[in-house]
Amino acid sequence: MRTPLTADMFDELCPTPLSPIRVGDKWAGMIIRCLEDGPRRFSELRVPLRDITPKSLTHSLRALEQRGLVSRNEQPRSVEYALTPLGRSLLEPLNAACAWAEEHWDELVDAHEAAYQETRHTA
Amino acid sequence: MRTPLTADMFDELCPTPLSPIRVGDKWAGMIIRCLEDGPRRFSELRVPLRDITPKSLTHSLRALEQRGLVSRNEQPRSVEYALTPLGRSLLEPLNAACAWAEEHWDELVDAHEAAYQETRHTA
DNA sequence: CAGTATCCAGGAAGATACTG
DNA sequence: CAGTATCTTCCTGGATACTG
Repeated sequence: MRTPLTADMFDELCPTPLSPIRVGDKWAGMIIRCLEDGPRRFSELRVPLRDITPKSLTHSLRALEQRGLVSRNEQPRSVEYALTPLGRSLLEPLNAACAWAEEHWDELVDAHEAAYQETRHTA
Repeated sequence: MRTPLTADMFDELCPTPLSPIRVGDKWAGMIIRCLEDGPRRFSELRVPLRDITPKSLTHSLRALEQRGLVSRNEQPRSVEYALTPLGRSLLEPLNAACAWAEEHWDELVDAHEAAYQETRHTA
C-alpha cells in the first residue's frame, strides 16, 4: 500500500488500441489504477503516465471529478486526488475488462495482424 | 431468438455520456447487442440505430471486423454480420459494464448535475 | 440492398511555454 | 508544486448525395 508509483508501471502500449474496451478518455483507466492504493498527488501521477502533459492530466482529472469518480483535496502545500466510493466501484468492471483483454490477447493480436496482412505485397 | 430489431431497442441516450465505460466507437456496443441473438443484415442494423448514417455503420462494422469481433458474410442477395466467438466472449465484460452503469445510475446522474450546478446562477 | 464519395464541424490530445 | 495559455494536428462522426 502506498508504495511509490514507478515509471514502468504501465506497458508502453497501455492503453492498447487492441482492446475495444475503454474507460473514460485515454488516460482515465490508468489514473484510476494509480489511485487504487490510496490518494496521490498531481506530480506523483505524472511518473507512471510518463509522456502525459500537465494539460492532459488536468483535463482527465477534471473529467473524472465531474463524473464523481475522483475527489480533489487541496492541502496547504499539495493537492491530493483519490477515488470516491463510486470510482472504487468502477474497479470491478475495469478488472473484468483487463481480464478479458489478457485472456484474449493472442486472438486480438492475430486479428490485428491478419487485418494488416491484406494490404502487404510480395513476401 | 431472431426476432426483428425494433427502433426503440435502445434508449435515446444510449450510449450515454454518463457512463465512463465504452466498447469500441460510438456504435460498437449497440451493434454487438444487436448481433447477440444471431446474424443480422446491414439494413436490419439500421433500424435500432435510428440516426446512424450508412457511412458510420460501415465504418463501425469494418472496425469490428478488423478486431476479429464480427464476421461479414456475403450472400447472393444480402450481407450478414455475425459475432465471432471472440466477439461473443466480449458480451461478458460488456454486461459487467452495463450492470455497473445501471447499478450506479443515480450516482452518475447526481454527479453530473452537481458538476453543472456550479455554473448556474440565481435560482 | 449495401454500401461510396465529399465535405465539414467539433472534440481529443500533443508541443511548447508560462505562472501564482 | 500544480497547474494555465496557445497553437496545432489528428480523429470522430454527422450531413448530404450518389452508385453497382
